[in-house]
Amino acid sequence: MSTSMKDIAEALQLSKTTVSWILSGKGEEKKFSAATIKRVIDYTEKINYQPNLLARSLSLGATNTIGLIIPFIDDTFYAQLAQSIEVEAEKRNYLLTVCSSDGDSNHEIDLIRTLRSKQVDGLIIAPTKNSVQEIKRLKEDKFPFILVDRYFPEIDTNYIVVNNEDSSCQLINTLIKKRCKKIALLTSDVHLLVMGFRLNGYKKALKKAKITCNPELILQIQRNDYKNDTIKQLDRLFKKHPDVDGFYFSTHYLAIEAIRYFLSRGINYNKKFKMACFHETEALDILAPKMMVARMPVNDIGKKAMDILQDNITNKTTAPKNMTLPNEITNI
Amino acid sequence: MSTSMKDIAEALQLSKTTVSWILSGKGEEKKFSAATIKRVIDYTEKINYQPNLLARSLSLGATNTIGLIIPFIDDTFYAQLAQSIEVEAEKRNYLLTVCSSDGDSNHEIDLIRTLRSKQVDGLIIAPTKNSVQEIKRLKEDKFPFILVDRYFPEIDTNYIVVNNEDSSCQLINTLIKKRCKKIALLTSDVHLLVMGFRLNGYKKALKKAKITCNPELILQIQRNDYKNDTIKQLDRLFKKHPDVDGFYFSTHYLAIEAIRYFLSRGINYNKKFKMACFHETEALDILAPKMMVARMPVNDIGKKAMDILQDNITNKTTAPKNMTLPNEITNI
DNA sequence: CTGAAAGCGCTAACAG
DNA sequence: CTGTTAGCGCTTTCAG
Repeated sequence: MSTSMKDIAEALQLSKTTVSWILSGKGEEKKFSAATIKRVIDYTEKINYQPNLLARSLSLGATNTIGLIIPFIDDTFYAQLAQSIEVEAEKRNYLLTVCSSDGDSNHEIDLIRTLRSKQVDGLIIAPTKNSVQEIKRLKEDKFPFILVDRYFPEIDTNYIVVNNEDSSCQLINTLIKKRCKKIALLTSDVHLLVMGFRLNGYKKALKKAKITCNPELILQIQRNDYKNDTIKQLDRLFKKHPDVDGFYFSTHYLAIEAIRYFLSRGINYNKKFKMACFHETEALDILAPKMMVARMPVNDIGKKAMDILQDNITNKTTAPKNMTLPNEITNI
Repeated sequence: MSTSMKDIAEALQLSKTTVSWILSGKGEEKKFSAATIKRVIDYTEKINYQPNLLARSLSLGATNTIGLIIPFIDDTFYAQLAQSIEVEAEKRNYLLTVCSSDGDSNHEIDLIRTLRSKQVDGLIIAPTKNSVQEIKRLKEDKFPFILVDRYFPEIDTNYIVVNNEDSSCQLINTLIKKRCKKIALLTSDVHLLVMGFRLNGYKKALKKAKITCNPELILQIQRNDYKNDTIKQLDRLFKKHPDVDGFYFSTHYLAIEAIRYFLSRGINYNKKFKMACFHETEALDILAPKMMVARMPVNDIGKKAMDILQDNITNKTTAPKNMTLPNEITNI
């Protein structure tokens, strides 16, 4: 096994305590002789001593680790979010451990339990759907955590989301200003709450412009077979409504998939349609240079999430805080 | 604080030992009365007892956790790799903690140390460049680890890479078969070793086809300013060599960037050039449907890496194992 | 069938 | 200025 403080103490003929104090940087303060300090430091450097953080954490009751649970690590949005949170965590001297739930709530619940058992100091969760119970438990146990990207209206917790409805509404407004009369919406059957907000925004904008909302223009794509389903539903759409003049994609991969479809059918989509999309993704700007997008404030989310979480960790009894951040609505 | 085994023991008027045995599933084996077992199980379920894994690990000397260090979590390739390793780790009952080094070797070294200190059972590392020393130390200390995507020729370690040179050579061959005479190479100044192999493959293929390798066709793009540098270098290339008829992108983001350039200059690249690329990325198939790609065997890498690592964990003294996996060379 | 006690490696109050 | 000691929560040997 690796050397422990005890070994060091023995080798140097000192007590564990002395070594401990010195190594934790309180040598001066405790007025150890400079000689002793140097001896300890030199020795530990020589043998490249690495403290056992397990023992340290057990003793201190804190691990300086926070856990991040996201549905899919290979979704660009979540990957960027993870990246930004990692940076923020580091600034605050936390190690971030990123886990992905695969969009499966059982897995998510497992991860929450495991990470708690491993005594992480706090949790940042982009929850799937059916994990409400476990989240409630976190709250009951006053365990520090914050939800991101999605929240549960029925529980009062820390959370950070974006203004889905509003941004959605703004996006549609821009399409309407460009004289769209018949805007199709591609949405998904996951993240129902979020997708619901985006749908509401769509409806709201139409209403304000006095355009009747035609349910046939709303395509709900099945996530588990979204490639085929996109094709199927778009085919049907164009048969019944060859005169659609706008598209709103409520999430990035649906935009890509639709473009794939347009190209396969030889449709000159950039010319024929005005389009808008929530999120963006690599190369979308190349494929659809005129696309309007609601950009996710990834870095803001990361920073604010860590702020709130850290506050919650040091002060376990503060009232839940939540924020609804705006999206930047812009030409891609 | 949360309830511990001691609390349970007290509440149930049993000893810690009894509770521990029963909770670790050895109740039957140790012949505790069914009644006692039931009492313990029921109680722990009722209060939703979660053991302190820190203490457990400290005692057992294993954390059932493995650490993954990748340069960038928001690079699609590494994100996919992380995803695949996570799945494999889970199958083997390990928790995976993913950390990203930002391509900074100091950060990487920090992460290696922290994760070791946290007593992870093993490490999977996609190393940057200057971390050789720390890797050597891992080896010296017989700490279980495996390198992926890149290795250090000077140290004999576990590693899994792909056959960069060979795949590169094959890619160029396909271009040559399509009658390319003047193939430009876009490469990067990071991952020099890997890029070197790919460059070698390029040269080798040209040589075999008796095409003289013109250094002016090899563009080494600066990673830290790759968007601008791509533009600059491609402009220069086209000025001097307006007759290039093929492009080989030694990594995915350079392909995207070049396409961005082509479009900005109004070049009908799909028609004008034959192209090949290492890795692929979302939407590349849409942008360049005829692109030849060397696909990364992400799932294989994940599976094999976990196999070798696990073997190394249970059997700390086995000789280093390494594998060079082939890429699937295919039309996108 | 059950319990006492030592130990994992580190921290920190307390004593000198 | 330095050492003794108890304790963090769990496992496991050994004794009864």
